Amino acid sequence: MTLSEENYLKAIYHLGKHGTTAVSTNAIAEQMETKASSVTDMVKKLAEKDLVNYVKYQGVSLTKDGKIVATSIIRKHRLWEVFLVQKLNFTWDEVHDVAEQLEHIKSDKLVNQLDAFLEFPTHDPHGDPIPDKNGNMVTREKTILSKVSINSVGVCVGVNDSSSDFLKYLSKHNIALGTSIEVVGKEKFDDSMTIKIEDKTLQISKLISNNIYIKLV
Amino acid sequence: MTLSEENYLKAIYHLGKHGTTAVSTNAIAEQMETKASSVTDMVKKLAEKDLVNYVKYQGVSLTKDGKIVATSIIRKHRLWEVFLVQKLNFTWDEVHDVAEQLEHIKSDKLVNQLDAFLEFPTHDPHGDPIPDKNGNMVTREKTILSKVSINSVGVCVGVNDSSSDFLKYLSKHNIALGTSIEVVGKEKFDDSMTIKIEDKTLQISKLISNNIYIKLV
DNA sequence: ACATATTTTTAGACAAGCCTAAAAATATGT
DNA sequence: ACATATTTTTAGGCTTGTCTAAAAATATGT
Ligand SMILES: [Mn+2]
Ligand SMILES: [Mn+2]
Ligand SMILES: [Mn+2]
Ligand SMILES: [Mn+2]
Repeated sequence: MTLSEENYLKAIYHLGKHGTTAVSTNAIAEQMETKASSVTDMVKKLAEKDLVNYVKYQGVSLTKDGKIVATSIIRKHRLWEVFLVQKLNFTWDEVHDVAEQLEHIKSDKLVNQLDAFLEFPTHDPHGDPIPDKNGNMVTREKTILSKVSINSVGVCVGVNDSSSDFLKYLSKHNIALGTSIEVVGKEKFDDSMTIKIEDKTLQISKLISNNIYIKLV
Repeated sequence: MTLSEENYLKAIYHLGKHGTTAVSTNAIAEQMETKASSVTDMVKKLAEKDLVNYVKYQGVSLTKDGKIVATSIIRKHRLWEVFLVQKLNFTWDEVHDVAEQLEHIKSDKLVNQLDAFLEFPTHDPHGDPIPDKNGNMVTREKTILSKVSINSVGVCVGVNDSSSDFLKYLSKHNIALGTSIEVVGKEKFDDSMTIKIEDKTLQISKLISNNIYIKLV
């Protein structure tokens, strides 16, 4: 498994829900910030190794083996993110790029001991589930904030966009995992929302509410 | 800095004491388990970047910049080794290969926070000094066990060979950093030694005694 | 000193992973 | 249905880091 192969498998996993639905060459190219022709080359190589199902012009999905590899990379990525936040005082907007590097370190003992050291966390700093040793992960109930009705109250349990810019925006407005959010207004015209966080009201656009997951209380 | 460039700089550093004395193409090739022609290619590239001093046929040494890079890689390598032993319950013979991967992770914040998390260790699990943020490291007084006279007593403070096989041999005979060693016999013929460790005597060959550092008490 | 051995460099090739440009296949609109 | 747009693949090329084989430089022994 090269670093590049691992990144392709991860991209395919994220694009088609758990890599099960076929994803297009262009979608992969965009996600990986590369060209479609490069994707075609790599996808052939992965198909050769039985890591993806590939039919010319029909898109790509992960095989059982491909899913195992992708899941193990994601497990490592998320465990390292937990480590960085909990042990090394990183903020949730700082961890992703470093985890992108750390996820490729190869050592079963390392990842399993890290898991134990962190006391077997089930979710990463962005609320995403961490696969266990066997690739299984818990699915936590969550709703997209933009979809809930007025007067709903919930707790932030995750984000859809983990970009540094978005996470910094949330931090600036005191929104973190566990923050209680109440919907006090919805604007039909532009789908903007007024929410209340610790007695402070905040006006948020649809783009924001579309990227926050809450658990209704 | 590519992974390969970093490994060449590290090799040059280790071969000529701190990279200051010129080392031969063949020596680098052997250390890196590659061919001399590959070394020549890479050395040209590093010279172009002003990381090494290179005169055709006359060997290679590190420039100031090259030394800074090499030292920072070694700092990361040794900090990660401490982390693996102290936090993840690795033994000293298990850490090197994983540290070889981890040393290439690029993040100043990561290495400095790791350093703080480990409470600024000065030496790694093999007794080797860890460069600080500025590249400085303490030099600890040490003597090669093979060189000390009969009836000397010392404490193990390091090893010259960090191979898994050698470290496992030491562990098997209860030799670790901090272990007290007394020289109770020396054999002129083959330079073998009889040493006493916690009231047990052990016969060791010159190859063994040549790879153990002690601090005389 | 000079013939021979060793070391180092050069020349040319190859795989991985990427690119651009062109061709082929598929999707879309009327 | 069929012309046009879009997507995907193919063809050919580039860079990095490696290799083998041959040439050049240096070291060594008598
Ligand atoms: Mn991430
Ligand atoms: Mn995450
Ligand atoms: Mn090591
Ligand atoms: Mn070490």
